[in-house]
Amino acid sequence: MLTKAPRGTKDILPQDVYKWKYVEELFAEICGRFNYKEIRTPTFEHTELFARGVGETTDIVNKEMYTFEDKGGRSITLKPEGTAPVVRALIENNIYAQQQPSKFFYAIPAFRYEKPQAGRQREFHQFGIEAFGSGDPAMDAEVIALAVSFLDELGITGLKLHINSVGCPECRQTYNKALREYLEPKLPYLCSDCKVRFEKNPMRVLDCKVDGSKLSDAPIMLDYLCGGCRSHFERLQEYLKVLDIDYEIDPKIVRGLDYYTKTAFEIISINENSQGTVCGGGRYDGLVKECGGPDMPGIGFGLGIERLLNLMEAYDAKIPDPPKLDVYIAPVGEDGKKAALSMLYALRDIGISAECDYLGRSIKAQMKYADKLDAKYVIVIGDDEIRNNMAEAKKMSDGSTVSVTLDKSGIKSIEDMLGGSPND
RNA sequence: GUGGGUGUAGUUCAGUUGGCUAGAGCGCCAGGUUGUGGCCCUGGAGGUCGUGGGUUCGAGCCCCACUACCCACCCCA
Repeated sequence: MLTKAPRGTKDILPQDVYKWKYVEELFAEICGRFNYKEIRTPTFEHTELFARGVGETTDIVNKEMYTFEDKGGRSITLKPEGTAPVVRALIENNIYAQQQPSKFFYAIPAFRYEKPQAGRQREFHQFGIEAFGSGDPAMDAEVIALAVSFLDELGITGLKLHINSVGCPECRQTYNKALREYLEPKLPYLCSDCKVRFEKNPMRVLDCKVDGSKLSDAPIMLDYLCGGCRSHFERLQEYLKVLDIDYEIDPKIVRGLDYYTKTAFEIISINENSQGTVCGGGRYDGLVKECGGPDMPGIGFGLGIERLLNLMEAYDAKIPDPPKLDVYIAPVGEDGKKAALSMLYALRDIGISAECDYLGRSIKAQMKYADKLDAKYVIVIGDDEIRNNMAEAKKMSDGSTVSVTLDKSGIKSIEDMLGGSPND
């Protein structure tokens, strides 16, 4: 226990962190282009926010939340998703009263108590964006376009965009009625889970892997959309075509969170059959009001970073190499060590990455070490070098050497050598 | 929550129908030029065989329980 990270959590080690930074920076850059501003919300919130915002009937609220009581007797929950906290911040900071729309992006850890498996952890990370204040389907298109651009620029292929409309509370009521009428006579033949779903949220029955195939002639939400929702969905598709974004209408997308209205979408990997969803989102026009704010529309998505990195691995997407060590200095003897330290810090001071030996290793061992560090240059400093005020800088890629002095002009010439060939 | 699979050095794995001091590759450390990497050679360190019980003269191997990890379902990122 002592030496084991908790179930469903993972260390992100230095050999992987550069990949995370790469996707984080690209995401922030693209969000900037789309004029989304970064927002940072707390890692935990009052439990009530999620119970209310995410919805009492969802799996997340029912069985997946990391909830505990703090020392003040408050019920606290580690955030299981990113939207509700941003909605809370929007309301608490009166952002809704400023000019609209308000557009945010974030990168957060999220926590759900689930059984871990491929592409699923208890602590995972997601990018997200939220756009408030506009009910325009062009905003839906923008949110989708941002996700598509991001994945595209990362070089991930083999993804598919699925869209659907889950309607608004009014047309959903009509639909649920029709669906229940359709399902009622079939109820005895459905699995036990579906019998529960029939009561709570009949749309979920269509999602059932066991019985779904038997229900291919079931009424679908799209046929029951009210005029407003129908035209919203049609205009979204027109905008997606304008933006040249391929999509597929998938009436099965329901989204597990209760707050979704109208547009629901997922970006899924076509190869992976399990945990294929890398990005999921949709419109949530009733959420801000539900959380105690004004009646304000919103739309956003969540994009799983672990799943994203897995996909990049699978599709062999290119990630720039992390920077190499510029210079390794190998001291010999105590005097050499002092001279080495002096040069080491002189280099570091002017922005050159440099390392030396702290284990008293032999030259040979230090060379091996420098090789493993992937250093660009190695400089050995011992009594001879000190006597001559001159050392050899060995270029590790080809073994060639250049003489440098142990003073300021030597530092300068090292800087010039590195400047001339940034990534040799 | 349900189901399946797997736990042997740092790591990837061998380990025969139960039988002497549990092995290999890679990695790590040292040496092969008293000061120069990659290749090669030699040597070395490193294992409560997941944990606890049971069967047996004897268990890494068989049985039970627990636990961890992996995978699938549900659901989702």
